[in-house]
Amino acid sequence: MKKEKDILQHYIAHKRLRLTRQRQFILETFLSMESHVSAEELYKEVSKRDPSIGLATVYRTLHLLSKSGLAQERQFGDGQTRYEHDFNHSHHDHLICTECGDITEFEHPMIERLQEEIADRNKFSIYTHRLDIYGLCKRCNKKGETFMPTNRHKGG
Amino acid sequence: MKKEKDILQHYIAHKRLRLTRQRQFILETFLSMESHVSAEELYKEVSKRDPSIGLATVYRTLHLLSKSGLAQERQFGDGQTRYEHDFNHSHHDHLICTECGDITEFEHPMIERLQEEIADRNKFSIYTHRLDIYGLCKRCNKKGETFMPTNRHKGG
DNA sequence: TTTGTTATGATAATTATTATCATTATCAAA
DNA sequence: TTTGATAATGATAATAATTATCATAACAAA
Ligand SMILES: [Zn+2]
Ligand SMILES: [Zn+2]
Ligand SMILES: [Zn+2]
Ligand SMILES: [Zn+2]
Repeated sequence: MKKEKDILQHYIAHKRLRLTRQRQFILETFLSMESHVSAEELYKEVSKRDPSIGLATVYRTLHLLSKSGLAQERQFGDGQTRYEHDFNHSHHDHLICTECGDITEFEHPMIERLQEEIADRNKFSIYTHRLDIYGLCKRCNKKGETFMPTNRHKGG
Repeated sequence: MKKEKDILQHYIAHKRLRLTRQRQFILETFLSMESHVSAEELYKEVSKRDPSIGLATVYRTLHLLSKSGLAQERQFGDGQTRYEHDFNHSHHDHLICTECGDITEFEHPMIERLQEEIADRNKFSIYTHRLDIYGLCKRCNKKGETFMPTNRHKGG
């Protein structure tokens, strides 16, 4: 929290931007939420405590956080960009539950290494990658087995 | 071409749909183009030879082709859905060049296997996955080395 | 303060895709 | 073949996420 604020301040000073009340508040809120939030979700949470802050500012601040290394944009194919915490958060890939929307992170060094192999083979130089695995998470699997009602177990 | 038409016909018969001139023509055009086309790109090509066919029909037909197993939807993060041939085309992942947009396919059985390992470890059952590797392709790498003008080597 | 800028909030615009709907085309049965 | 039920089409409106615009407000520093 303290450290993240410093990073934002540093980036802002470096780029000669301004540290506004809104930017600080949006960062705080973003950090207080679980990762992989959409702009709309963050905006809703921000609005709760400060209804004066506009949606456009949330979008603008998310871009700022991305550029400063505090957030990372991700597309999981549900039609909206999701943002995850990117400070002290090393590379990882995702298991996405198509039933409840739950997102689990994982890392597998061997998979990472094999990608280099592919790249070499194709004389391709990797900038980044994403591995998204879609299916049913532990909980949703269980539901199927036991014939429980098939509702989302997250959110409302 | 013959086989693909049969597949479409079979699917259409099975679902009690209708085999229209437009559907046949859009399938033909789709198959004649390189894979990983967007709806807009396909529409442009279709329009060239038959301007009477509407964009909505191209979208609808692409959905139909996807459901019948002739096309597969993919999102590479450039904001539009791309469709690739899916008949006689086994699972593969992609190397995407961020400079020229070129898409190369690859398959790596070991990477596939290790994903199962991840899934087991998380009691997750896989439905599908995608591994997209972004970076510079062979050609664009070369350009960088030799200080050639940095233009796209495709299209235009 | 004044001044030159940057940021904000409201809202219009954009873009890809989907929905609507009146009209047309398809196809199996008569 | 005609017919008739209904699926498909094309034009266009609607939707949804995101971005652009712009008048006003907040900053920073002279
Ligand atoms: Zn990875
Ligand atoms: Zn993550
Ligand atoms: Zn794969
Ligand atoms: Zn492919």
